[in-house]
Amino acid sequence: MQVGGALWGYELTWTGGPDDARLRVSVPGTRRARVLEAAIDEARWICGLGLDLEAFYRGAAADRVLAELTRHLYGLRPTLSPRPFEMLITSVCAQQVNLTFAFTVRRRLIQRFGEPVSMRGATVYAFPEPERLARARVADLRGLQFTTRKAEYIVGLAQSVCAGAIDLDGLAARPNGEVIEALTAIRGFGRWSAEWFLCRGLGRGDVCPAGDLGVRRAFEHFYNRGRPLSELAIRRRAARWGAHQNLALHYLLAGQRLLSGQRADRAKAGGGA
DNA sequence: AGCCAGGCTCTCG
DNA sequence: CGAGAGCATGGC
Repeated sequence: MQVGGALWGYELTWTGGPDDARLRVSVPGTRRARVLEAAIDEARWICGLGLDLEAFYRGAAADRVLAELTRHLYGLRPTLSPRPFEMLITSVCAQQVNLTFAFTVRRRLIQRFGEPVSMRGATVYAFPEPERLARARVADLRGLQFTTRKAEYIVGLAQSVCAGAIDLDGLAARPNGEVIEALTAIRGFGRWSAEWFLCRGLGRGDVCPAGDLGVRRAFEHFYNRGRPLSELAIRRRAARWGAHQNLALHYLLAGQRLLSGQRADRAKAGGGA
């Protein structure tokens, strides 16, 4: 986290259950109010505390699938990205590759180009600023196992931001359609990236990245007995949830993970024949 | 070994 | 426009 040009590491700790949950934020090494308040603000944002779960649950009761999932996942909130640049670079990492690999190359990028910050004797890294990645070479990023294309997207975005050609911070004040239009005009960023940006970068509720592979699988599983669904069909169904599409699809995705976890457990228990 | 992975760009009809 | 090829790599 950056406050007045200085970097601070912070820790988050959850205590209590879904109904009396408390989030504790600590910033080792300072008691300055300005820093602590910034950490609290960022923590609230990252953990999605501003999202209206109660309103979502009221609407979800009318949907057979969501009614079931919200019982199992009561209290779950999507994680939001602290900064627009970080969100966009992260989505480049996840384009077209499995998520395990996506997080691996993202971690390499952060450790290679991010600023180290020591905290309680350990070293954590701030996500790289545009200024740093604008100076990065495509060859260096290739060494981290980015494809040439993705390396170009990353450096290109960073350079555009530094040149003032794109105002990422200004996107928060603009309607969905304009945000999608602005982002898809940037090389390397299509509708998928723009819609996830709205969901996880800006916390917009009335968006559904229907082209996403995981979203599509979740809709097909829960609403079509595992048979294919067109992107349009998914958009139409999601549109009925109005301002709660973002929350709804996060519950669907989390529901899928619960099920695949159960399948893995069963396989482990039944294996050995 | 070969198919798949939380896409995007470019080209061509 | 809509469809299709190419990208380039790790995971399983």
